[in-house]
Formats: sequence, structure tokens, C-alpha cells
Amino acid sequence: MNPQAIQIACSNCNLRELCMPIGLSEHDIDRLDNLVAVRKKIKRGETLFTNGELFTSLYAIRTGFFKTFLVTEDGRDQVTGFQMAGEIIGMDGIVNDLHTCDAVALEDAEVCVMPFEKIEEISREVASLQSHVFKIMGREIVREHGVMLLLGSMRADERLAAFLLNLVQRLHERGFSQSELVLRMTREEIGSYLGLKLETVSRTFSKFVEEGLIEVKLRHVRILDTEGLQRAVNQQTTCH
Amino acid sequence: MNPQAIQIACSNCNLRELCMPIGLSEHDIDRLDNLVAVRKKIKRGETLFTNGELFTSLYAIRTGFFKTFLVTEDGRDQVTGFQMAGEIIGMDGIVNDLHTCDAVALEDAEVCVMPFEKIEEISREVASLQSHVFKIMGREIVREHGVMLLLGSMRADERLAAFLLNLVQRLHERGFSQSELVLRMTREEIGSYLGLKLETVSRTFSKFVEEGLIEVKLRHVRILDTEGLQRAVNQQTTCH
DNA sequence: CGACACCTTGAAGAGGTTCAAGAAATGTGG
DNA sequence: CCACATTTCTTGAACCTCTTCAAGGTGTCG
Repeated sequence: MNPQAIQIACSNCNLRELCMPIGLSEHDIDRLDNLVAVRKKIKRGETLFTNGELFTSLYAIRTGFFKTFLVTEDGRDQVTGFQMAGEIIGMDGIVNDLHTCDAVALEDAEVCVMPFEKIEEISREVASLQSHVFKIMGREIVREHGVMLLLGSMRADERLAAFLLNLVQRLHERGFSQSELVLRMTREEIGSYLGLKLETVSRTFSKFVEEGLIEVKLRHVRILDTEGLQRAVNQQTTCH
Repeated sequence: MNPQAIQIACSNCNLRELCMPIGLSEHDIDRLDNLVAVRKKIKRGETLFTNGELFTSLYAIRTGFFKTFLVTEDGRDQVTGFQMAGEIIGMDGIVNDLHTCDAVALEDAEVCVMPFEKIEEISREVASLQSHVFKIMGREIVREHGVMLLLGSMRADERLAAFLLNLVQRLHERGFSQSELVLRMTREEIGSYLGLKLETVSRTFSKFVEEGLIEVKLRHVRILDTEGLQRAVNQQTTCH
């Protein structure tokens, strides 16, 4: 909960390729090491920021797993994303200097706190950092386009297949298995993200198991047939 | 189709408050006037950029109305947004220097072409421009969160009501009526954006008319009961 | 004026939701 | 360390919303 005093330089961080621009001069690297003010530990179930809170910083996830979600006045809620190590969280606060969603840790986590004012300041001096920040925000925009496609035009099994493939791919980029993953979220949270009810998520898992595409033991999923899942994503609803 | 040679300075543009940062020194304003390379006219039905095309510039819409949409290999398509005067389009290309969606004019339009390299360069010198660009991208991220909520957790009538209220609000900000609007898009395009079939959109319009919330004559919509529409957005599906 | 795109409406059907019950895992406190 | 409460997950059956298919109407543009 309390910020850590100990600071490990970005230049030594094993997630550097994910968070930071590459190909920097030594001088620029020194500048970037000032970017992270402190690190912060968040226990499972705890909140990193909430809707309405003052926005001050972006957070680079060092370890752990988060969900971000919106809650409307009438009690509806919508998971807007799941974030893992190396990803940047908090950009929802940039427009109005207020966070517009909640971020909760789904497992014990640690983040690097990067005050946004500092990001802006150093960005003006280090062109490659500026470009990097633009790209990170651009990536988020494109990711959300993909979610819109998923929510707007896919059926339940297509959505879940796309979700699993996306998760396992991101985990693979981080050195984990291509075919095995542990879900950090409940069926309900998956359903909220995919615009489905938890029962539908559960049934669709069962359907995939019957079809021999995956093995499921609660949160443990093993992908047996990646191409089969890929086909499930593209199976298309209309055909006339 | 051809870029215009004539250049009207941003500092004189009547859309300045929408596109540009405010409270600049004279010197900074001069810098910003270099931002817009050329202007470009796009006729109704024509394309501003397409998926796969090299990304070079962001575009500020001066006049007209656009839709952006994704097309998948299997022929599905998803409208990701409708953009009007004063809005910035093209941010989908920033991550990979390639556009990832198509932008088509739904009515004759004119845009200011802002080469992204120039945006980056001037941003490094003019802090308020940098901050402005971050905010524009941040706004797009938050807008898309809202669309995710809409697609993931609202029913047909809630979606359409939210859509109409959003459109009329944005038009009102631009000096148009609070209660009357002309749709620039077909029922099918609305449906694609809202994750509904065109028949559902049409039926929902008819339902709103029956309920006395709106009047509809094809593309002309008059809102009779704004609060009623607002209630329709929040009507909530589950209640146990 | 005719062709075409767009919109509306009806009826049948499908996919996903809702409600309900039970099983399996996890966490807690004694 | 075990028993119990709680949370999470699975599965079934009925229901409902939205889709699909179809036909006819309306407006627009060459």
C-alpha cells in the first residue's frame, strides 16, 4: 500500500522493452530513470485508482494483473480491459485530470508510478519518449477498436475464442506458455468484458471442451487446438 | 480530391477552440499556424484513408461528416465512430504508422492535414500543444470506453437513445439545435455502430415515435422528450 | 420516369438471458 | 487442521430480445 522508497532504475528493468523506448543515448536513459517517482504495491482486491479520483500519474505494471471497469449510476458495470506486466494503465484520466474508471488488482501487484507532469516534461526533451507515449496511447485506441468489433459483431463463442487467443498471445510475449494459461478473473468478469452473462461464458467454455479445442479446470485453461480457436473467431454469423 | 494550396491560418479559424489549445502567446500561435500543411476536400462517399495505408497525418475536420470502420477478412464490418467538424481523425495510425481502419465522408467534407511529424516537432517546443494532443487522444480512449459500455451492457433501445443524445449534444456544442438533427448515416451504419441490425434500429425508432419521445421523418429526427430519452438509457435490464 | 438505395413492418426462429439448483473450490475461525 | 460459510462454477429449462427472412413502401438521382 505504501510507496516504496527503493528505486530500481528503468535502465535495469527487465520489462524495459515493453515500457520504454529503445535505442536511447546514455544521456537520454539517465533522463528516463527520473520518470518513475516511486513504486507501489497493490494487494489482490485492492484499488489502484477509482472513478472521480484526481489523475496524477500513469502506472507501468511491473508484476500482477489488473482489471479496469466502469460503474454507471444505475449499477451496471463494464470491464474495459485486463492489464498485465509491462502494460500502462491510467490513461483514462488524461483528458479531464480525473480518472473515469476503476482499476483493481486481480492478483498482488507492483506498479511504477510515473507522474504525468514528468512524462510531459521529459517528453519535450527526449523525442523518442514523446513518440513512445503517443504510440502507447495509439495502441490503446486500436485495442479498443478491436473490442468494439468483438462486442458489436461477434457471437458468444467467437468472443470467447478471441479473448483466449488474445490473452495467451500476450502471456506468450512475456515468456509464458503458448498453450496454457491461468485466468486471473472470474467468469463474471470475463462476461462483463465480453458483453455476456457468466452462465454463457461457462457454457461456452464447456462447448469448447466438448469440441476438443481446450481443456478447462476452473481457472486453468490448456489450449489444445489453436487453429480451431482461430476458426471459431472467424466462423461468421450471416452467410447470405 | 486535390490538396488546396490556399491556407487559412489556424489562428483565424472559427473552429480553433475545438482543435487547438487555448491561451497561447503570439509566438506560439505563429508556430501552430505551421501545423496545417494543406487542406483537402473529400466528396461524399470518398475515402480519407483506408486500412493498411501509410499513416502520415492527423486530420482536423473543418466541415462535413465522417464514419470510421473496420472490415475483417471474413467480411464483417464495424463502424467505430462518426466524426464531425472540429474533431480529429486518424489516430488509429499512430501505433504502427499504418492506418487500421477506413474513413469515409458521409457528406462533402474538408479537412486540415496535419503531418504527424510536424505535430511531434512543434509539441516538443510548445508545451500546451503537447498537452492538447495527449488530451485529444485521451478523450478518444474515454469515448471508446463509453462505446464498450453501450455495446457490452445496454439493450437496443438504450443504445439508440444514448446514440441520439450523444449526437444531438455534439451538434449543439457546434451551434445547432438541441432537439433537431439530420442523420448523415443510414440505419445500417447506425446499426453497425450500435451492434444491431438495421431492422432493429428502424423498429426502435418506430417505438420511440409511438412513445412520443421523438418524431422521425427518414433522416430528420426531432427530439420531443429529452428526459424521456435519458430515462430510456438508464432503464436497466436486470433488477434483482 | 424508372432504377436504385433506403426504410418500414411482419412473422418465424435462434442465441443469449434469466431463474434455479447443486457441485466444487476457497477462505475463515475455532 | 478441520468444519463451515462463502464464493465461484456448472448445468438445465423456460423465456425474451434481437435476428433473419421476406415483402412492400418511400425517397432520390440520373
